[in-house]
Amino acid sequence: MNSPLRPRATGRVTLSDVAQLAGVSPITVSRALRGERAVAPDLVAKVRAAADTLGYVPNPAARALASGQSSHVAVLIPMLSNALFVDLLEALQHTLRQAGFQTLIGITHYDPSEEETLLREQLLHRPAGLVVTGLERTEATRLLIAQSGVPCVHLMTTDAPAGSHCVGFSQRDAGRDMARHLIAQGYRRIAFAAAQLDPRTLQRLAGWRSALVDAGLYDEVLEWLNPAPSSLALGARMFEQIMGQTPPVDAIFFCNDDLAQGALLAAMRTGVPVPQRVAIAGFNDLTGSDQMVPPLTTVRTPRAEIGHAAARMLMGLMQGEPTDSGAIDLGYTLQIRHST
Amino acid sequence: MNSPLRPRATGRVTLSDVAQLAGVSPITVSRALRGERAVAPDLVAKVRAAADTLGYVPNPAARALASGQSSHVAVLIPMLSNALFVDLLEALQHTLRQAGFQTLIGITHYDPSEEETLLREQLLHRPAGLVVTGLERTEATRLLIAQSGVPCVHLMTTDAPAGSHCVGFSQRDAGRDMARHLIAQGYRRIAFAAAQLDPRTLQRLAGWRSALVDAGLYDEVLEWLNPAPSSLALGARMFEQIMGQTPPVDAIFFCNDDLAQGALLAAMRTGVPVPQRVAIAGFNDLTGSDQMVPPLTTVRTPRAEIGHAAARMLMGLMQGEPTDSGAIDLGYTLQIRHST
DNA sequence: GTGTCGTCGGATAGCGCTATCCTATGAGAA
DNA sequence: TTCTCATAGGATAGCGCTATCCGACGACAC
Repeated sequence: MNSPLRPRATGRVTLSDVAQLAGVSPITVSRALRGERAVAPDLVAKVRAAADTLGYVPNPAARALASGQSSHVAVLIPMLSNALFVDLLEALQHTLRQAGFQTLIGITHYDPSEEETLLREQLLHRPAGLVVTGLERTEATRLLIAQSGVPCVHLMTTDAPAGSHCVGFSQRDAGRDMARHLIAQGYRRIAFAAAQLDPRTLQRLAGWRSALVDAGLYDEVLEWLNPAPSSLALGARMFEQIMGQTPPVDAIFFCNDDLAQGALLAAMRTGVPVPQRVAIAGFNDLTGSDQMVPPLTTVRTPRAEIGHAAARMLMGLMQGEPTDSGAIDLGYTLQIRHST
Repeated sequence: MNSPLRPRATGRVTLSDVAQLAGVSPITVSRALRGERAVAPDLVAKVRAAADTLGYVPNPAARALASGQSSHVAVLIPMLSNALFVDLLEALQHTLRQAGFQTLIGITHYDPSEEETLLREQLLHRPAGLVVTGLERTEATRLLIAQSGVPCVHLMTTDAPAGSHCVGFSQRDAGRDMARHLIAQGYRRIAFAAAQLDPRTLQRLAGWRSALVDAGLYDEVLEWLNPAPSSLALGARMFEQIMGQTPPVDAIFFCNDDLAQGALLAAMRTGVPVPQRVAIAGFNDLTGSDQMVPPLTTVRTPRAEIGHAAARMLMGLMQGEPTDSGAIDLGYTLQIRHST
């Protein structure tokens, strides 16, 4: 009934089965199906037909073992509950999938040691490529990446050390520009409120600080830093704390739209008029920020574009392209709405 | 300097290298490292030491090829921009990772044909397990799952057909109970507003409908169904439409917190008092719903628990446990706040 | 005609691991 | 003592594919 030559134990259709049906050698089937090297058109057709008839699907494990290349790309991001990373991920996955790559997602929870653990696990699978968030990580993680030889792209940053590759924008400049906007609007006591305190947040803080220093408006009591994870509730709590400060603050720049949205809701609850009594600005332009009352002024960041660009860059590296462009800066735009 | 016996082309440390250093055969190393069969304790120690010295890591492709088992679990969910699925996914991944499984995520965008494509791709990789959302899919997809022989768990539903396994709660009952709550509160013209119109939404609709029919309050003009994806902006738009209806609606049950939150913001913008003029209820109890003004009444769904339970169930199936429990019902709770 | 290529199919030998069978050893029973 | 039989290590043979080398054959130039 079955292949008389070599009945496989597993019962799955293999390359040899296809080869037998097509009347060619296994290696020809392999080449025909992969489009590798030249194979005569009529043979290709015969092989295709045989493969279709048998419902042949290649075994990726065997392929990976024989070729030394897996079709996985490992992606390490801090959080999925932050819409920012969801957008990034969807774009990455979309582009990589079209090229036949599988995306393996690891969630670090903003924890460098967690990232190291995840990376070790992922590296076992010899991914074809690696995408990580930001540049700050443990020395061991850095070494692992370097020694693995796996092409790697860093997301959400632009200051790549020599030999590394990244796609993002300048968090610092974005923080500075928003602060400048608030200063230009006439605000004089502009607080900076941040949660999570990941490296990107701190870069925004540095940008804000430089703008305030330049304008002679800097006061360290204006910095409100909370290491807890970002959330609407935390934004509300921070808003109430900040509003208690004297002399009063007249604008608050939140490092994230989550916080800013929570603050707007808290303002509404407590009857604080925004932007009359206090202006509120956020960061990232997450969904819903335009729906707030009043609509939230924020920094629109090109998440999807960063994801696509990173995927393309990684695919270039995986194909061994010359490593010319170390960093791609996709910029950002101030999204001025009614909350400032 | 290096292994004189068999210098590998790839230059990676293999089982044989460890075996040589430890002075045992490769198969003993394999057994010692996996804890498979009995190996003398001193040999295990020697092997461990040799592996550590060389920095040996097993090659999963070789392992998968030799054993016929991969360590991947494919998870197909509709969307990551819905926090519901993020919570589900994090829980799944957390539990599966501890058991050494890798999670491969596919996003279907609520599209059955997209799901079919993704499933085909995933099955190429011979996943050890499969997690899918809901029960409704193309006939081809159903067949693929059945024929693949890969253990499969269905999320977010409880009415499993014979032989299949699911973890969730009754969407219909939840919809009915929220409607009953609104009726008990004295509301008489209770609209149901839904977007996306995926199967689970429609089950909630059916629940709502049955409660209204039972109470003699059903009127088909109270059904507002919009196939567009759920979002705050859409919720706001639907709210405005519904408020234009005569005779006026006195409560709106949104199928999702996104929509309900958008409606609350729209109510605030247009000065409609909630719940005095109109009550608003949502579904899922997403983050932020408790922060709204007024706080949103909604249905709290046990996402994390569903994820954990599904992972455990799947691991049981993968180990060939007897398929006793077809469905796990984790229930839901009405979260009554001030918007009703 | 003869030599030189370029083209295309196949044979062979792994990739790195595990399943399976086999053998040496020693404990315990008859 | 002799015969089981459980225990623990090893030899062997793949898993299903691809890299690599080889050879047959035809085209083309001289």
